[in-house]
Amino acid sequence: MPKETTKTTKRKAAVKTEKAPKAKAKKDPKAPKRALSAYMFFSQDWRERIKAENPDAGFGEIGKLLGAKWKELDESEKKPYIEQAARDKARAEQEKTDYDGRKAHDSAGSGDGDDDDE
DNA sequence: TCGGTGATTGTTCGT
DNA sequence: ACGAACAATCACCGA
Repeated sequence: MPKETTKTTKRKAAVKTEKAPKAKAKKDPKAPKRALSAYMFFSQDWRERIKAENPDAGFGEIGKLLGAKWKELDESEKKPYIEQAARDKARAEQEKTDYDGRKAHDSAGSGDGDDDDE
């Protein structure tokens, strides 16, 4: 069993999706960001459907509705979304590949876009 | 070698 | 502008 995140992976702790172009303290300077999640693609395709069947549903309702439907779907239903997630994963993979490769050359300060606020 | 941790991603809606 | 439930993820690093 996948150790439920009982208390680990304290979700919603730091919060903030980084919308403000202001300072930030993370580990990697250019963090190539990870890949999206199947839920991301799933919501992109379902968000309209949810609202279509729940025009009265607000954020809280839709959110729960989405999650509920997501779990209702069969693996075959999620498959397409998972595939998209897998696709994005490859994207992120290359991202880091370049990110890792770029710094690998060690540009020691090379002006090249040096992280931080931009 | 193995584990778990944290970081991230996107939606909606409101004020 | 951002925040918050909803869910997946899964690459990363260290010991």
